[in-house]
Amino acid sequence: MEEREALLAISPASRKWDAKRDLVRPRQRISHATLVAEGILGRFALFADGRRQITALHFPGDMADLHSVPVTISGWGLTALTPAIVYEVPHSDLRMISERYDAIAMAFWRDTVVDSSILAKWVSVMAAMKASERLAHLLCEIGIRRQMAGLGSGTSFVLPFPQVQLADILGLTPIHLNRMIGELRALGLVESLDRGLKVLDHRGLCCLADFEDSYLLLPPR
Amino acid sequence: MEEREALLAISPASRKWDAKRDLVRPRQRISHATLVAEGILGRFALFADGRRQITALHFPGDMADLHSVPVTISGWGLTALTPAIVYEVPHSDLRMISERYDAIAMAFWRDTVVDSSILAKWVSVMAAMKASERLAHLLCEIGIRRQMAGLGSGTSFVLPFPQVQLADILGLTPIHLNRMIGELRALGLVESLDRGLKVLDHRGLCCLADFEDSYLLLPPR
DNA sequence: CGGTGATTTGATTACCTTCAAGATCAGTGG
DNA sequence: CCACTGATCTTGAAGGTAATCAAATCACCG
Repeated sequence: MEEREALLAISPASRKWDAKRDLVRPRQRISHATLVAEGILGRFALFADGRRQITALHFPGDMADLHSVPVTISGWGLTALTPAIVYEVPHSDLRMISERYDAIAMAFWRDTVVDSSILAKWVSVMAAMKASERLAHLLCEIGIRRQMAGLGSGTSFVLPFPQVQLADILGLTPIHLNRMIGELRALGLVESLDRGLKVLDHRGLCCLADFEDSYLLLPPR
Repeated sequence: MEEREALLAISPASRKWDAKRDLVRPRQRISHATLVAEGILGRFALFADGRRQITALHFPGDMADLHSVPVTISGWGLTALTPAIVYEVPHSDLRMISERYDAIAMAFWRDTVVDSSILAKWVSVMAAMKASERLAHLLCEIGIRRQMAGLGSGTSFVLPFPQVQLADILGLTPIHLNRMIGELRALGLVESLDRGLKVLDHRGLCCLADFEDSYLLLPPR
């Protein structure tokens, strides 16, 4: 395929980041999109009081910043939840390719739609579910997305970052999150590790969170 | 401009809806996008228990369903918060135009990015702010968006639908929302009407909600 | 072994939901 | 004209969820 070759021809620069580093700060102007190669990134917003709320996660294979192609000033930041390796793909290349190949333009647009669909789901999860269910829902989603990205089975996996980060994702205090993790642990659904969380029973979590994966817009199999 | 003419040439069918009607039900397959001409639409998700959470609002001039062009099965529903008139624009036309004119394809993509940015904001608002601030934040956003759409000054306006709907947007019980409206009323920021809410002091609401409009990605003036 | 960051526990308080009931208003039919 | 209905708005009280304040324990690292 011609399109595939054009994409591969970009051969962007790669870059390594330590955990807890910010790759992009809010309000920064950027000239490249970020393709995740290894690790987990979080998109975040900052509040006036300094609290940070993570609004989206990006796993290997995800384009974290495709938004920035049509809108070059990013309103959010990008942080490394784990040590990460990313490719920095220049906007100029992406714009050129998307103008040349309609199918790629549509694919990029589609990617933004998936992102938007996940955000819409999270608005409803945040608005309507209680802490333990939110946590379970997040773990379900991560399991499926890891599986789709070819990162293991998804039904049992380790989330290798501390509870404080999880709390920033779920909009909870670390203290309360800790208690909720305790509840799930008591049910045998998860296991806590030193600086991480291990999912033991994906099925059980899905049941608890009333999880339903259609919003991820997975390709039909 | 050639692009403008091509867009106008579509001349889609218009349709009227009563308040509280659902234009699109979740999981329905659709073949047209929805351009709002009059009224206010809400995008919503349904929960297993029947509760409905509104995740986005659409005002006159907005394309409510542009997502459905690259992804034809909609995971959400679309409801009329007020009586509304919409144009139904066939996907086929939109796809054709976006393939023919790169600038339009980019504009559509950009529109999806704006939508996504607003959703990301709402994730953080739902996660981190308390009820009265959420309400104030919503009113601030609506004010600015109305103004941008040329629907009056935005600093003082009427939201013409009952509190139950507002509660569905904010993820609150109508009872609690009512009390929060009472608080804002006591501060002289809003005034309640029969089946509506009147914003009196946009500035004051912005201050209360710590509102900052950059996430709306407004065109620079 | 002390220091630092992470996890866990306890007690108190603020926020929001739930359940219950009363008040107001528009429209309908007798 | 008036009683009736249904939707909306409002108020009260009780209970659950999560935040806050405070402190103890644990794991790793230099």
